[in-house]
Amino acid sequence: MDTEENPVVTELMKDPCRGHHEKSSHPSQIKCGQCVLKKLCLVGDHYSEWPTQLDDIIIHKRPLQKGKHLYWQDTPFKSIYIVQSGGLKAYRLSSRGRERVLGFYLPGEMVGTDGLFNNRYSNSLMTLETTSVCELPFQPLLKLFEHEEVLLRQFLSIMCGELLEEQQLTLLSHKSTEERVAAFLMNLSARYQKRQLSASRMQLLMTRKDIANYLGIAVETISRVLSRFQDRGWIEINGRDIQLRNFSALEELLLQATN
Amino acid sequence: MDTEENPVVTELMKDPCRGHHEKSSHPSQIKCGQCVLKKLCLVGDHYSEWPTQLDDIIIHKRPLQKGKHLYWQDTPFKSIYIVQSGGLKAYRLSSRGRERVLGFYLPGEMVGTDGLFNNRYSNSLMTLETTSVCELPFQPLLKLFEHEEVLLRQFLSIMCGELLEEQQLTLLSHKSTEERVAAFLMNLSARYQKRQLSASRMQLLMTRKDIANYLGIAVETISRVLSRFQDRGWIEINGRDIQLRNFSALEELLLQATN
DNA sequence: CGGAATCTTGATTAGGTTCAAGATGAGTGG
DNA sequence: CCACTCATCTTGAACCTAATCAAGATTCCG
Repeated sequence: MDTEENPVVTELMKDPCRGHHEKSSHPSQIKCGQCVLKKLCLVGDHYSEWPTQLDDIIIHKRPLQKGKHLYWQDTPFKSIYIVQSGGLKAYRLSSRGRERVLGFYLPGEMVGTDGLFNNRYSNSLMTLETTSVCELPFQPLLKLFEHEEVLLRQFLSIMCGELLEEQQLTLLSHKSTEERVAAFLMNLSARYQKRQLSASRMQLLMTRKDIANYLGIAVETISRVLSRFQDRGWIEINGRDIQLRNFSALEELLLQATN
Repeated sequence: MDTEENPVVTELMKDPCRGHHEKSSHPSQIKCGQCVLKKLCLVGDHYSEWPTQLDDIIIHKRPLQKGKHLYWQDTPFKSIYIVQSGGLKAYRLSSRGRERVLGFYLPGEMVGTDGLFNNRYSNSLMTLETTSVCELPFQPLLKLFEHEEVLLRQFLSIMCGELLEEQQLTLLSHKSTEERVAAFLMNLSARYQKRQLSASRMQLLMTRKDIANYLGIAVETISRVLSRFQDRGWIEINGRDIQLRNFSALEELLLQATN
């Protein structure tokens, strides 16, 4: 697989994101009550049950440009974040400097729980385009949990969902490359749909290399499989613009071996 | 891969484990304060901080024989469990009846969190030998969390640990079969050691088939890789009795590609 | 506009699955 | 307790999928 070394340490030093962590809110902030994403995120269907408590602890930071980091692996855990717009990739750099992509995050999704294990983030989170997040400092959130059992329950449910998602992913190692790519596309599509976006037309934020790294297959294979899918009329690709044309064929492919 | 169909439905009907769920405690119950596993499990290092509350909600059920189920996938979520002795495997049956092994659990480890997503267990848990568990009904536990922030924190940390563990596993799909098997052995060894057991000599509870299914490789390959490791003097195998002879060689193998 | 990164396609090669068959071990009933 | 049977485990040979190596096409960005 890829062998390029990633000069983390030096980049870490000059990350322009650092120093921007001022407490003052970003002007374009929205209250949870007005946010179109509220039903998807930690807020869930129960907003009325904790009217303003969440708004009180949320920090709206200024949007991060593409390629900036929300946090770095091994730095102290402080906050949970919810993606408001844009998108991120989670990855880890090994001791030898190899990058392993661990996941992609869309608006409404929660990141930062990887810091709960030993109070240090275990992954790095990088934006794939200009991205806004809601920051939830964890200590105040924990206090909120004491009196808001439903909120805690929602939080646990999301964490459990991540775990199950990850288990699904683990099953990718049982699958052929076609199945993996199909699984990736269907997963993204379902998540787009949840966000009221088109389930069939997607603008991928990540490079083929990121996808390849994530799925554990070679970049060339990604290209080949996508081309094959297109030849069969299952999808239509134009760079990172992908249209799903035949859901049942993709679905069928998944059921064959996953299930 | 394996294609045998698993007759779940019928087995589910006659599972002798069912009907044993009486509330009355099992005679051989131990208080958390005396339990040798307390530092490993949810109790953690802070036992003195919630003296008897946990003991009050824990249900000690009678030991389950080998091959019995702690719970079945898709049944209502009720409790978290902590393994006290023995061992379990988590698996899921697909709609087509194919079994996918998702993990193995040793004494001190927590199972049941897969039920937190939608209040139904998403996996099935089967004992690999005679096994005792501590049952923690979730509602009372949630109540405990309200006043015991440290306990909640510990719970979240364990869940996060599972997630990270799972991410490591996902990375297996990037690895060669030798690396996967080495990772499996080293992981087990580390977990044995945590339990004050020998890190070098292990009595595997699971079959080669379970391991193969878990790692996503063929049974034959497992055999071949283990034999190769033995030929190199790295391990010694006698059926399910495995002795690790050369930790650094195995470690080196992991670092090569994982990192 | 030019250079670099990204993406696609082709040819070769290596690693792992599959198929096949024998060996070992565990569980069952006489 | 032994014989029998079935499941588990090991080893070999052929095949096939996906990685690697290589080169051209396209896109992105300064």
